[in-house]
Amino acid sequence: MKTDITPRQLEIIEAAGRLITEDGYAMLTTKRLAERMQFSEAALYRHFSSKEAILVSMIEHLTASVKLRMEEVARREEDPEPRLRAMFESHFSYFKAHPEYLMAIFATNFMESSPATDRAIKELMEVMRQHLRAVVSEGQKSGVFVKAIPTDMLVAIVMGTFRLHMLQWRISGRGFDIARKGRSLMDAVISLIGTSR
Amino acid sequence: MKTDITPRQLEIIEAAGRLITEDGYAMLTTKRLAERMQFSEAALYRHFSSKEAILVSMIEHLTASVKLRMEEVARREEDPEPRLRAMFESHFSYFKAHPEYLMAIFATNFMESSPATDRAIKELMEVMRQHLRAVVSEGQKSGVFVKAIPTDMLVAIVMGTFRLHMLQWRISGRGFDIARKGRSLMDAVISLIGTSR
DNA sequence: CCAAAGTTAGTGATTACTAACTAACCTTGG
DNA sequence: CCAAGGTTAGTTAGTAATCACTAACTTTGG
Repeated sequence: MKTDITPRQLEIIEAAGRLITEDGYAMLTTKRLAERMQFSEAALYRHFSSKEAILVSMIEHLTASVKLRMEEVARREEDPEPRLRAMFESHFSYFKAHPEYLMAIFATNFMESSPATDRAIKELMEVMRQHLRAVVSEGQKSGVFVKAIPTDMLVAIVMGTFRLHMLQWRISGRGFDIARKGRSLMDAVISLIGTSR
Repeated sequence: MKTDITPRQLEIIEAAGRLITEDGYAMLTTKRLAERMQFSEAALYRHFSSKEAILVSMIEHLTASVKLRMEEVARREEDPEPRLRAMFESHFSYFKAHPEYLMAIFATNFMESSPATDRAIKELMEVMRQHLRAVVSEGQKSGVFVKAIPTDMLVAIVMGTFRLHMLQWRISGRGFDIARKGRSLMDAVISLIGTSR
C-alpha cells in the first residue's frame, strides 16, 4: 500500500471525490475528471496508472487521515467518554471541510467492482472499527460503559448510528449542521451505552 | 407509482437483483441480464421501457413488501417491544430468503444517477423509518422506551444499527446467520433504549 | 387471427486507455 | 558556463470494447 502522494495527485483525488459527491459514482468518468482538472484525459495517466488507481488512492488517503486524527485524539483525550466524543467531533469537522470524501464512507456499493477497491474500502472500515473498539472496550473496563453487552455489539451500535447520520447528511444535500446535530446524536448514544444514565 | 407487475417482470427484477448482489451494480448490464434470463437483450424491452425502469420497479417492489410485512406485524403484535423485535425478525427472514434485494438497502450510493431511482430509494427509506418511528414513539408513550431522548434519535440509532448489520452480512458474503446474530444485536439495542434494563 | 414475447442485426454514444509528439524544466560533464 | 541529455507533464488524435437501446421480422398460444 502506497500512501505517499504528489501534490498533483492529491488535486486529482480531490476533484474525483468532488465529482462523485456531486453527481454520483456513475458520473465519474475520465473525460469529466480531466475537464475538472483543466487538462486532457491523457494527462490523467501521467499521474495514475488507471482510473481504479485514483479511487484506491483516494480511499487510502482517507484511511491515512483517519489513522492520524484518531491517534491525535487518543493522545489528547485520555478518558473513554470524552475521547469517544472527540473522535466524532474530529470526523464531523473533517467531513465538513472535505465533503468530497463523503462517498468513501458509502463506497460499499461499487464494492466487488474491483478487488483492489474492495480491499481499500474494507481496510478503511476496519481502521475506523478498531479505533472505536479500543475506546469502547476501555470504557467498559473502567466502568463508564455498560458491561452487560459485548464490546463488538456496542461498537456496531455506535458505528451504525454514525454512518446513518453521515448518510442522512449526504441525502439532505448537506442541508443541516452535521456537527451540531451529530453532537447531540452522539450524546444520546453515549448516554445510552453509559452506566450513569 | 406502479406496483402491479407481471410474473415475467418479477423474474427479471429478481435476476437483476441477483446480478447486483453477486457482482456489484457496475456489472448489471442489459447484456448480462439478458444472458441470465436466457433470452436476447431486445427481449428485455418487451417487459420494461428502460434499464432504469427495471431498477425503479425493483425498489418499488421491495417497498411494497416492507409495507405489507410491517402492517402484518403491527396486526400480530400489539406491544411496542415484541413488535419491534418482530419487525426485525421479518426483515431478517425476508432478506435471508431474498438476498437479491439486499443491494436496495445500500442503494443510496448510486443515488443521483437518475432522479426516478433516487426518488424510489428515498421512498423506501422513508417507509422503513415511518414504521420504526411509530413503534418507537408508542413505546416511549407507554414507558417501555426511554423518554429522555427524542424519538427521531432513537429511530436513527435503531435504524443505523440495523443497516450496518445488513451491510456486514453482505460484506461477509452472507457468511453468518443474519437472523441469529441480528436477534442478539437487536436484543442489545432494545435493552439499551428500554427503561427496565 | 392476432397480440404477446421472442429473434437478429444492427445503431450512435460513450467508455477507459494508448501512441506519438512536445515544451519546459532540471542535471551533469567537459 | 553552458549545451547535451533526460525527466516531467502536458498535448492531439486516435483505439477497441462496451453501453443502452431500436427496427424489423418471426414464432407461438389462446
